[in-house]
Amino acid sequence: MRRQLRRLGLGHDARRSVSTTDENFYRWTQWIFLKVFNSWYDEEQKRARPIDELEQGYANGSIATPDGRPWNELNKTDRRSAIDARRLAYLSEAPVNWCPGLGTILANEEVTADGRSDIGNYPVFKKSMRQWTMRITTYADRLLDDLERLDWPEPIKLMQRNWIGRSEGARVHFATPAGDLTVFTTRPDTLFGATFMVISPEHPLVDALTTDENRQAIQDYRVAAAAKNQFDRTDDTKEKTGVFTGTYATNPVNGAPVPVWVADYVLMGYGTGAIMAVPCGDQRDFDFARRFNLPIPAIQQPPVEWFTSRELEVQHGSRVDTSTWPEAFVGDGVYINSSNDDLQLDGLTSVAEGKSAMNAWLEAHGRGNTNINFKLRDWLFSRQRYWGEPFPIVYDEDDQPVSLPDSMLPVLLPELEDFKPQALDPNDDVTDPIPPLARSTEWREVVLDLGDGPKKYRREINVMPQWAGSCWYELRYLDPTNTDHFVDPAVEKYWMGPADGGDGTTGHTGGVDLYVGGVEHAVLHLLYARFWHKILFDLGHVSSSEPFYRLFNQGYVQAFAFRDPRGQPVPASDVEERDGSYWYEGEKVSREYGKMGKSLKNIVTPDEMYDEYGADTFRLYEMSSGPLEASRPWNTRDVIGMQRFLQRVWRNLVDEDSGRSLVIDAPASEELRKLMHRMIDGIRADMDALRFNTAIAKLIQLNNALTQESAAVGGSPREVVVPMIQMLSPLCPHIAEELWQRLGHANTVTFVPFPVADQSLLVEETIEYPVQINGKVRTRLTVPNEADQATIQALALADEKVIAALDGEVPKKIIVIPGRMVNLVV
RNA sequence: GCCCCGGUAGCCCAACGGCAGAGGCAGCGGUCUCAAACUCCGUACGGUGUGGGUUCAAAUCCCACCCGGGGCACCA
Repeated sequence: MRRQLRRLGLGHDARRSVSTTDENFYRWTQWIFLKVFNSWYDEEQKRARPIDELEQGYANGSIATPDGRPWNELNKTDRRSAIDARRLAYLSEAPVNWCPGLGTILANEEVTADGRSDIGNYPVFKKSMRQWTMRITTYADRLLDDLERLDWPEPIKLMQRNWIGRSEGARVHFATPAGDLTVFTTRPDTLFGATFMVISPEHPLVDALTTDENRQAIQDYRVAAAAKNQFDRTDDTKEKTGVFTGTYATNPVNGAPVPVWVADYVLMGYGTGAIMAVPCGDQRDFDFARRFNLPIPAIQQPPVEWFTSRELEVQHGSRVDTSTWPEAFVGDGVYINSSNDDLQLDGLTSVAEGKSAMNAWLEAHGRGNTNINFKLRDWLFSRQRYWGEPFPIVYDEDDQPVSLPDSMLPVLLPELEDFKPQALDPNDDVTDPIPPLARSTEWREVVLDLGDGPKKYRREINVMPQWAGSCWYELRYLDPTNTDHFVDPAVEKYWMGPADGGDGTTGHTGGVDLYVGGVEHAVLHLLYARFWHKILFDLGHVSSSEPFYRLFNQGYVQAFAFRDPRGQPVPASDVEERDGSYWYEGEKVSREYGKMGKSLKNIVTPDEMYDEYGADTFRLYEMSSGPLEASRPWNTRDVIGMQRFLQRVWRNLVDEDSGRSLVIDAPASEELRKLMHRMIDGIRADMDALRFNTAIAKLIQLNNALTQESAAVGGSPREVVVPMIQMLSPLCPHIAEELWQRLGHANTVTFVPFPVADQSLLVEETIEYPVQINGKVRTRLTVPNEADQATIQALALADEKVIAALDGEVPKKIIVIPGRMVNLVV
């Protein structure tokens, strides 16, 4: 890889090369983890603060303890859990994809549609396990809001917004025999239509809400739901399933009993894991109600068109009959059946008014409050693998996590003979995973002095996920060999500090000036890295509040691929085209199109291109074929065009036979000089905007003009050649440098400033105006640059072609756009 | 199902609401040559996915639809 980067002349700085698996790197990953672990999020100040300040706040009473008791009344264990409950890295029980047959937890992407492992086809179970988790949800608002301040492609921002998934609504409390059951809803105004409730099979109140006669059915349903994977559970093409708990809750607005059901279409991970079902206004609830014969009262009057477009008789007031409806009514309509003694929604037409009236009522009666909910979940941060950063955490005699001091970093991985995960009986969903690090007892069991004398501890045997190192590596590039800091603060400020110096005048976030990467990182790496960076910013370790100020997503290189009649890909390089068909070893093959890669056998390696055409041609071809952000096809036979271009450049400067210079000191023609300045002006703008394709087109245009003039006057004017080579240098550095030396320069072209256009030469003395009649071009006028509108108009009307075309008619309207064109409307 | 991006010449792609063409590939004609390749010069081809709308003027703005690519997906 390094060899390939180097031979293509890519500006890769080996002195700033880092490896996230190097202990000198991951020592700082562990250090940052400790900063996260030893901090908490202050909701009032909206920032992370050191954990000591939480303890001080508890102690002096400025921060309420979780159960409200004074700090000095809490014992050691209570104090500890009061603090641990607020840490930004914390241990939690979370359901994961557990595959005993492989001995590891799998990502959702590694589980097949029928709930088995992608590799080995072993059963996968949903299992709740104690896992390290990062409290990224506390940053949801800031991660969302600060997107506005970043120079990122809008689609990527949108993907992050959708992923964070902010929605405004309300929490509503329904009384049940087992205590309040709280739901999250975005439509509190529809509460009068709530006729049943659905809770997730994992909801903590399931047992308490289940009556004895329904216990077996509920239990069976929960087991079945647990065996399903996420794919099955969220497959909305399947018919809804569910079981009644036997218990009724009370609708707070009208006192109606509402049955509580358990169904797996409600997810524990979103909202409160419980919903109020309003079947008349929500298609899922409507389907569920129809399936289980639950009532569907109407609470909004659908408009006339809603009925007519469904070929129903229009229903009004008491005649509204949902039993005739083919589907739920989702939209704005006048509220009906939505009033109680002190809340009247009936007659309102605005959902916004309905919501605010309902929210006020709920607050006043203590049955709910407005609430903002996010789709974003806290980040599961442990993995049961060998390769990964060990946590700088040990467990004490109470099995509680204790952070190691900086002086004990790095915590190195132990040497193991076998570092594969421990496989178990494929159907053993009871035994916990045994991470590879558990195998080294001497590594795992340690005696340490953490300030209160030598004691026995047990190391954390999970490791961090692969994202950990990439959450901050961009900072290490700034200062890769620093042994005292992960990055020197002054160095960070120099490279990544906000443009306004941090005084907030421009709102600039600071961060990497330009980050080029694929769109596949839109929500994982780019969200995790922003999260860590913001913690480091809050704690004062960096001056930038975002890691990547400007982001650019380059497109993929795609290529044709070919399959034989059996559907197997065949090597694209050996396919021949004959008579419009494609042939491989005498067999006709079919052509398709996809991302260049091994599986489609359509790879063209940089080395092949380097050997055949050279690095500069290869670079130009890649950049010229289309916009950087666009995925586009690779077509080897098009590469020749860029090679010819470079050969033409060469021949304009060097005589091929004798090798002598063809550059002359005589001035260029006025025309060529003007063209050159126009090209300089355009190329500068193109380069700034990363439009390399149009920059290259302009360079070709300039060189083509130079070719003509060179042939005419017997040499290439130096005043054109020099800027042209300067502009070629960033695109094709090797040939540019060679020609630069041949022009007699002792220095390197790389450090010569980019040419600047002479603005006075960008203005033409005469302008050619197209003259349109009713939008169609009929003739062209050449008009002096300084001609005013009236002059141009007079010239246009006096033109003989115009007179002929008008044929005596008088134009109704004459539009003259100075510098552009003339349009006559008749 | 919802959302995003794109659709211009045989192909890859340009075009501040203002003459559809910057550039490259392929093609054709010429130039060179004994011939060819290379070179150089010249050149045809489309009216911008479809249908409406706004405008003096639409590839460009708006609406609907079609096709291709991508994201999210029972999110309450």
